[in-house]
Parts: sequence; C-alpha cells; structure tokens
Amino acid sequence: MGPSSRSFNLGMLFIQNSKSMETQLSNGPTCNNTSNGPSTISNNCSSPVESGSMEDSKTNLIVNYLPQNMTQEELKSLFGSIGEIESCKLVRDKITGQSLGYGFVNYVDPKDAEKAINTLNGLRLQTKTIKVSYARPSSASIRDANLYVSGLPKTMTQKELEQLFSQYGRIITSRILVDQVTGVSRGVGFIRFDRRIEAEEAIKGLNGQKPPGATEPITVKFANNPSQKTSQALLSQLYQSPNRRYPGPLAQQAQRFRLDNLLNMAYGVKSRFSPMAIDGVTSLAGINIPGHAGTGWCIFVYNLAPDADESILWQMFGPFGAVTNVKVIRDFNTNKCKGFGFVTMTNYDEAAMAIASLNGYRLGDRVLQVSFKTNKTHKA
DNA sequence: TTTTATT
Repeated sequence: MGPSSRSFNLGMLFIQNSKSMETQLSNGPTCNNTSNGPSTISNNCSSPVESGSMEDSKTNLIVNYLPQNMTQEELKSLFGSIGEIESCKLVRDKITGQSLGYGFVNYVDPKDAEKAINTLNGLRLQTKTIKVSYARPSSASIRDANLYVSGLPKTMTQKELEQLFSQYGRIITSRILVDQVTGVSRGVGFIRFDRRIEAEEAIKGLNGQKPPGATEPITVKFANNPSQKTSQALLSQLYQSPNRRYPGPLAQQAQRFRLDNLLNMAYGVKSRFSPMAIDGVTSLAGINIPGHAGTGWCIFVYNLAPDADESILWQMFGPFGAVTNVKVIRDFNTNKCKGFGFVTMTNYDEAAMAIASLNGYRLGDRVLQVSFKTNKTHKA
C-alpha cells in the first residue's frame, strides 16, 4: 500500500486543522462555532459591547464536548501543550465519578488562553468535536438555565429556533436533535440561556405557544439535569458498553482485524483486541512488545517539520481514540523540532488504527513514518 | 422523544 492511498480518512481532520491554524493569526478571541456540535449564533465570546464586564477572566476556559473517557490528566496534557496551566479540572458526576463531558482550564498567561481557543476549539477527539471558550464567572444565576423544547415544526432550523428564543435573553447554546439515520429534525431541541431568569421568562412566554407559521404549540420546560438521573439510569449508563466507541467505516474495521491478527500471530497471542492479554505475556515472559510502555502504547512519529508542535499531533491522533500524551522532540538550543515526536494512546486497537492510517501520510511536503516505538538501544 | 455548559 503506497503512502498516497493512506490519507483517505483524514480529509475532515485537516479541513479543521487549517481552520484553527489560520485563525491563530487573526485578531482577538474568535467565535468559532463547531460544525457538528451544538452551536449558537450569539456565542459567549466576550465582545466589548456585549459583556463589558471587567470581571471576566481572560485566563479561564471552559471546555465542552469532551469524549466520555477522557481523563483530567489527558485534558491537562492536551491544553498544557499550549502553555503553562495554573489549574485544570474535569467535572465529574458526584455519585458515579463519570465525566460530565466538560472541564475547566485556567492558564497563567491570558495569551495562552487565547491561543488555546484559536488552536483547540473545534478539535476532533474520537467522536466529539470539542468546544473551547472563555468561562463565564461562576455564579448561581447562570445555573439551571437550560431549556428542553419539544413539539417544534420539523422544518424549523437551529437559527430559527434561536430567533424565537433570543427575545428572552442571551443564548449560550442551542441544538435541535435529529434522527441519526435520516438527519431529519426530531422536533426536539435545547436552548441554554446565559441566566436562569431568562430561561424562566422564555418558558412563560413560549410554552404552549405556536411559533410563527406552526400548526402545533410547543412545549418549553427546564431540561433534565444530567446529575439528577435515577440510580437505575446511572447504573445502566455505567454498564452500557463503556469501551465501545468510534467503530469507523467498514474498511477501517477490516484493516483493524488484519492488524490485530498480525500482531497476535507475531507474539503468539490468541485473544484478539486484548491489551491486557498482551500485557500479561509481556510481564510473564519479559518479551518486548513494540510501543507498549505499561501506561499505554507509545507511537513514534518521524519526519515532522522543524516548526511542528504538539497540537498537530493531537489533531492527527485524537480522532482515532484515547490519547494520553503527545511530545514533540526539540533541539535544546534552537527549540525547533528535531523531526520526530511521540504519541501515547491507551488502547491497542486504536493505536494500531492510527498507525495504519497515518503511516505514510503526507503532512505538508513531508511523508510521515508512524509506527509503534521500538526499544532502540545504542549500539556498543 | 432529554444533549452532557459553570468548578
């Protein structure tokens, strides 16, 4: 298989990449709406006219739509690649400890916060497109401001939904749920207002009302709070295939099987997809498994450009699965990339998929070599 | 017919 045939699944990744990289040079914080996540026309980006509050932090970010399995350490690793972090917190359910899919990153330097927005907002990680924006000052008035709207006309767009609700306040996010197969609206949506009182007014004004041109009235009420699930729902969530994610196109699955079989044959391991089984063999027999570093699977990336940085590694490998760490190796004096770097991924099959897809990938005018890291020892 | 946005 030639290098050129391997870039098949990276189109979206780099459309995205070029966007975030280019906006880095533009002026000030940008209001990037992600293409496939919930978004809003009136985003919570600070504008001098709109917010004017001198209290708004310019270092503290809220990160939304994180993959369910992403840990706080991984969050810190990702955002730490931009600049020095003062603090970092992944928000978890108080009872189950499960990630709620969002977190906070507070930088030391406001310029790094701005850079993180420009570089990482819209980054694809597994099945998610993360959103990075300035955190509003925490206060009780902004909590429980999320509305559940049902009975919407199937033809209503997100923009029209926002237009309907915007008369009641500042909208932070909006979303219309669609059928996963057909993509058609389910007539159900969400509106998150900046403040709870705005949400209350919207309920008073719109619940039971017919939107312009609609034949049926809509229902507007406060959305269920994820942390208020019944214990049953929590349990079922805990046990529903936690490791099943990002199956990808059929071709990728087939390729994954081939790779697994190859590795299994090479090391005499029969149980497929089982890093633990391989790990067991490693520790029992002391065999050196390429890339296996105990905490994950270390991947060697060769032929990076001198100006390559960590974010490019996140952007390349993030979509394939859980990435715990990335590192660009730099020259001590020039601080330029020495042409290679490392990526650590948690799961073997995802790492193998990333290698299969990215080895031979053309990045700019360079063809990358991607493989499991080998334990190279200096020749005597 | 309920997505994971305020520590």
